[in-house]
Amino acid sequence: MGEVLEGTIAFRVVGALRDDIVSMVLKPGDVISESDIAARYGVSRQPVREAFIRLAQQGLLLIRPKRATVVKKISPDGVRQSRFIRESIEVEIIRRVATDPGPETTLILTDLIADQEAASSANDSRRFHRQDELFHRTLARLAGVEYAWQLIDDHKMQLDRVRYLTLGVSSSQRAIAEHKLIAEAVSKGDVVAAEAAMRAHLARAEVLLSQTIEDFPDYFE
Amino acid sequence: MGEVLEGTIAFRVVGALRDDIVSMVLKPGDVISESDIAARYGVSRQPVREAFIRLAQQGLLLIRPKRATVVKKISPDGVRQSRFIRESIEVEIIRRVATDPGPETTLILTDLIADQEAASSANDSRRFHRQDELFHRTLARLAGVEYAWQLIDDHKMQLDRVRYLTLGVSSSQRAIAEHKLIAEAVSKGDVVAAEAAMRAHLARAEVLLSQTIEDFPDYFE
DNA sequence: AAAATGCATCTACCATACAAGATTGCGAAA
DNA sequence: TTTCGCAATCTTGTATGGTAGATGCATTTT
Repeated sequence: MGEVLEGTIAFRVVGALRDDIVSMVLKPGDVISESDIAARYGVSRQPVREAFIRLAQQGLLLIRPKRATVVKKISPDGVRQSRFIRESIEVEIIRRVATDPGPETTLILTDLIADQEAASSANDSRRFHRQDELFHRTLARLAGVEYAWQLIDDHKMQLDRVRYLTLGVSSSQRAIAEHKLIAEAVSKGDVVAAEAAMRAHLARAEVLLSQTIEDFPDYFE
Repeated sequence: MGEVLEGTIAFRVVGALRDDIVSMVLKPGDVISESDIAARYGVSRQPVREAFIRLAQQGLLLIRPKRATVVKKISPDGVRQSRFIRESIEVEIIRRVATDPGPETTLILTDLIADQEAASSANDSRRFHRQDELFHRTLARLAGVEYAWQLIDDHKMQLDRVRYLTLGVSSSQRAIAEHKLIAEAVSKGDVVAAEAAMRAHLARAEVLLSQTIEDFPDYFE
């Protein structure tokens, strides 16, 4: 239920900082200050401060009054619960879509998967990632709960930081195959199969966390 | 995943404004300004401004740059999607708890229901409401996803505003009976029955919205 | 030598002044 | 009477100075 505020300096700073944090340019545990960031972007402290507030509420920064502001370390338990939230909502979404698939549902999903295969063939991982996200967001739209995806998206930032650390590990071929399974079950209106396929799809990334914690212990709390 | 900031003026203003909005002292559509609130609380604009930012991110305020800030009207579609999110997560919670109920689960839930009956007998609706919320939050804790409840709680503010408009309508006896059904199914490890009972429990409030919109059309968008 | 203390120097918090866009209403002109 | 335009006056956005609290280190004291 976020608001906009486009065009303001504070808004631009929020975007820039969020990108830097998710892409690990700013690493978990890094200490930043209003003055630092203000000087870096050539603006005053005020919009930076407001950006800090927004990012703190999104769980990316930890403001310690009168002390400092730090990039929040990744909480393994937080990641686990974010996954729980995502699975809960996406399973419910796929149930509703499979229960009552609209006439164009099959076509829409087929097109999306074709786009993913194209991105995969071109080895364009960034585009593939966008397409992957679009697949899930489209399912939310088909279920009439696009805002629910926006909620997932907010929490996905935590998961994205982990994924960034494990870049290149994921197999796009496997993800596409799983998307096909989901789409087929939805097209047939097979609710049980669709739910199972979605759970399997989301569960695949689970194994990576423990290994990542071992590889980057300083980034976790 | 929210941060704290206890003790600061901005923090106090956030709490005061949130209470006023949820309890309909500040009504949907009311126009407020940083200066107004600052004068009302005897502080400067700065902490009020930061409170506005936080509340806007929680969906209670709408900041219209250079224009004004208004108490957000209740979005029927937003209410519907908030319910979807809540049902998704609570159903998944009850599944997990019923799948693997801990040894003390039955006792804990029984005690909570007894407290609710006591509150109901005493006609203490405020206490009953707190106990009702505690019942659901406890289920989240038993499932190991207490943070997920915190997420629901944030979105429940939207639903609470609607409930405030329909005060006195809810039947506490019926809610208690439904809680008993849920607890019994969980105790028996009957996942299917537990899920059905939870869905029925959450669906009961659905009918109220359309009537409320007719009674208070100005509060909805 | 070890512990306690005071000070320099960080930090975020708050207050205030100014800037710029948006609205409103009044008055003039058609 | 209606419409157009301008100016006073709202609003939020931004910049900056000052304040209190926390930290780290040097100095002093035991």
